[in-house]
Amino acid sequence: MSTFKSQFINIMVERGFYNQCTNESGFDDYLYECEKSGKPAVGYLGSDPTGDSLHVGHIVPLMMLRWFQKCGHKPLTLVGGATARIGDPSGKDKLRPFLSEETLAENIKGLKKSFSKFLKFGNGCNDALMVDNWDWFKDINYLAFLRDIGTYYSVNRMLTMDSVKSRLEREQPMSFLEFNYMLLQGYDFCELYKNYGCRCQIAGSDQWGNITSGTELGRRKYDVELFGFTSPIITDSNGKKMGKSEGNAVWINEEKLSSYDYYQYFRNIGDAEVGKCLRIYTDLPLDEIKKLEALKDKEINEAKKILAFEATKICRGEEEAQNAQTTATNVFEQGMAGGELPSLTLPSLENISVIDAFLQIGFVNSKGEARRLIKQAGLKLNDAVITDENYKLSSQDVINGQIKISQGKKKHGLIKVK
RNA sequence: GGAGGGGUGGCAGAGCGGUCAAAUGCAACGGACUGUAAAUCCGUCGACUUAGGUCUACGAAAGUUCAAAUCUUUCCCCCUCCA
Repeated sequence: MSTFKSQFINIMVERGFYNQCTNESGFDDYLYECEKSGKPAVGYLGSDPTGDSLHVGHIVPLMMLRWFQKCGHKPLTLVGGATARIGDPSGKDKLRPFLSEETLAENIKGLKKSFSKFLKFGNGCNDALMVDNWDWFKDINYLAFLRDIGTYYSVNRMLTMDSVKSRLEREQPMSFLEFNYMLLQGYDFCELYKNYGCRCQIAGSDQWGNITSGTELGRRKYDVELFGFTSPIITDSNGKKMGKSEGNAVWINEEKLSSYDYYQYFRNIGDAEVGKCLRIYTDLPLDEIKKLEALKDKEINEAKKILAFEATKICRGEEEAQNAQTTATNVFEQGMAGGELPSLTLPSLENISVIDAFLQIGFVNSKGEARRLIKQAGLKLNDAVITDENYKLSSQDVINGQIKISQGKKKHGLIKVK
C-alpha cells in the first residue's frame, strides 16, 4: 500500500527510516513533482568533522541519502568545517575540545571517504556533492551576521529548544558559543538553498531543533518552505544505540576497522534486530527481507549472515565482504584459521610466552589481564585452553605455518613466523 | 568583583587522617547455558611481579603527619546565588 505519492517517502516508510517530517504532505508533493518531471530534488546531510571516520551510528541517515539518490535526487553532503569549531550542544553535557586545523583537515578527508562508500559522487545531475560550511562562514562579519540572521531568531524560542533546555535543566554549562550553533546550522540550510536549490535536510532525530532552525529561517528570510526529514534513533533490544562493539565504535573506514570485524558486528546482531537491520543496512528488496526475518531459532543465523554480507558489501565492496564471510565460516563453522583474522608476524618463536603473544597482537592491554584470562580459561592456543601462564611458544605449536590464538569465543588471531 | 558548593577509576557516584587500588550502580571482559543471538547465573575489572611484594593513581603544586583521596596553603577549572 502506497500512502505517499513520492517513491522516496514510500521507501522510507516501508523500510523504517521515517521518524518525523516538518511537513509530510508538502514534502511528498514536492518530491513527487521532482520525480515526475525528472528534475532532481536536492537534499543534504550534515556532519561535523569531529572524527576521522563515520561509524555505524551514522549509517542510518547515509542510507536515507543513498535511497534519495536512487530515487533520482541529488544528495549534498555537508561537512561542518565551521560548525565543528563551535560544537553541537545536542545531546551533550560538555563543551567539546577544540580541534586543531590539521586535525580538522584530516577529519574532513576521512568523512569524504566515508560518504563516498554510500553515495555516488561526480558531476552528473544527481551525483552527490561535497560542501563545507567553512566556505561561507570563514569570512563572515559578526555584525553583518547578527543583523542578517540574528534578527530572525528569538531567544525566548531558542531557550525552549531541546538542546538548550536540557542543558539548562540539568544545570550543565552552556557557553554562548554553543548557544549559537543552531543559528549556524540554520544559516547552512539557507546557503544550500540559495546556492544549490536545496530544499530538504535529512538527519537523525536529535537534529530536529537544528533542522527547524533552518526551515524557519528559510521561511522568514527567503519566504520558501524548506523541508526536514528525520530518522528514528536505531536501538537494539536493550534500547542502546547501535554502533558499538566491544566498547569501540564500528567504523566505516577500513583503516579504522577491518572488514572482517565490520562483518562480525552485523553477524552478531540480536535476533530481534534482524528484520529492522536488513531493512536499514542493506539494499535487499522487502519481500526477500520478509522471508529472512521469518526464520526462527537457529535458522535466523542464515539471515544474519546475509545481513552481514550485504551490509559489508555496501561499505567495503563485494570482494571484502566475500573474504570476511569466508573467514568467518572457516573460523566458526570449520574451526579453522581464516585468512582475514588479525595477525602478528614474529621474527622467531624464541622466548615468546603466550602472554606476550596476546599482548603483542593487542587482544589484552596488560600481562595481568592475560594472566587473569588464563585463570578464567578464556585464552586458547590452537583451540586448546591455555592452563599454564608461563607457557612459551615453540615450533610444535605451528600448524600450517601459523599458530591460532583465541580470546573468548569470538576473538581469534594468527601468529606467523618469518 | 562578593558569597557559597564542587573537581574521585570508561561513566555515574560514595568515602572526608590509617582497615582505600578506593563502596555501589552502569558499561566492559571471561566462564556456564546456547545458535558467533537474547535472557539468566558465576567470576574478573590500575600496572609490574621471582606472587612475597613493589610502583603509579582521587584537578595541579607545595606542606603538616609515623601515615593523606581525606588536614593546610597556593594555583587551575566548573556550578549556584548576589553585584
